[in-house]
Amino acid sequence: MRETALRLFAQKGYAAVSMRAIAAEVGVQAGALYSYTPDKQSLLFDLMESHMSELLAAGKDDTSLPAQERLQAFVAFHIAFHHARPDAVFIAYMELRNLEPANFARIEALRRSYEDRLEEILRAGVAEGVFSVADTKIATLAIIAMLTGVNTWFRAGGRLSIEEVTAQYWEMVRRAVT
Amino acid sequence: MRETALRLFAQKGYAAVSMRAIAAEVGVQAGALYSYTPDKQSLLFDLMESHMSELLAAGKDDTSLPAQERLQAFVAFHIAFHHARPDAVFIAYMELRNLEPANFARIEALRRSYEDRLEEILRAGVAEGVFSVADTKIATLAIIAMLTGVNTWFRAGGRLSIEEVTAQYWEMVRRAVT
DNA sequence: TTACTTTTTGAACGGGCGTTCAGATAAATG
DNA sequence: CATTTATCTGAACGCCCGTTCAAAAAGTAA
Repeated sequence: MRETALRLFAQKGYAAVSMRAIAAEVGVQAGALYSYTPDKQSLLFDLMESHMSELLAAGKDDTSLPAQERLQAFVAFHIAFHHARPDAVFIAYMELRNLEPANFARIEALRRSYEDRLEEILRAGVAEGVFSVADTKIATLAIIAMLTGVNTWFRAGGRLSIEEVTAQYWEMVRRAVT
Repeated sequence: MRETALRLFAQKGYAAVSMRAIAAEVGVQAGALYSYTPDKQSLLFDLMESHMSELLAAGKDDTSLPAQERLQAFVAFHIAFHHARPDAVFIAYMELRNLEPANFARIEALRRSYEDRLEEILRAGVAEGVFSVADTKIATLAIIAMLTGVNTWFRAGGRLSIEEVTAQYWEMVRRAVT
């Protein structure tokens, strides 16, 4: 059910997908879904929360490394992780407005803590003297927006491999902060 | 009606806003809206098409200038234009999936022609020898994603003015392509 | 097999949806 | 002023919504 809901929410949007539509794809009647989720809102929240938790759990950061290496690892991880889950990524920032305030606040907190990881790397680089960034918060948001943008256009089997794309984004990020 | 629809679509999403809700904010009954739009879908399309046309009409590019100046002007224009119309910007890339295929194709064509303008600047810079960009298409998409990202977090009255933000984004873009 | 638990069905509830349209109302025109 | 045109109302149409729940079905354990 969660897989189906993820795919349909990403394709058509939360508001445009009915519980009956999810149930039909799963092969049951709508009522059966309520054995697995208390309601539609919780289903959306659970999908987003799982995604953000996986993101935070999967991202490793070795603070003993030089900032430049940490940043390169972050860029590669961000692109690879998001590339592997386009539906979850799409939902996690397109359906924020469909979350009830309390749920929204929890997802936002997870997102902020992910942003903080990148900002910490940038600050470390500034402290080391290898990065030159006027405002680490702005640079953080700019870099994340740029990297997440890959998901909006990249399709496997296109002109470039994901590795080539990653290399070029890393080059742009490296220059932007150096 | 168009102003109200723009605001509500941006706030709650196309699918979650009913014609009755738009009518109520305007101060009429739902049926009255159909004197101004043939249907809800056309209303969405018209809003998006107006936005994209304004974007293309407003963006000036003096091809006689050096590429670096053209790029700086593009960055400043993009941030300023998008900053002035957060609702239209939001809709123009969040509600694409709610467009019928024919309407989607038309909006995408407008978007592509905007991207082409930036790519042309990058190519000119490469030809001049002032820019170093491995793939101008990727750089185009990366820069636009980064710049558009400003709208997701910038709020007037915050820590930084829009001019300061623009200056910092320009610095990052300049470094990324130089 | 029997007894028990879990899951699913299918119908129902109250409500909202986009859209249409005859008739009422308002605005513009001569 | 009367007449034409533009606009709006209010009800209706058929349909889909999220959710609930008794009854039926399927699964599990002894």
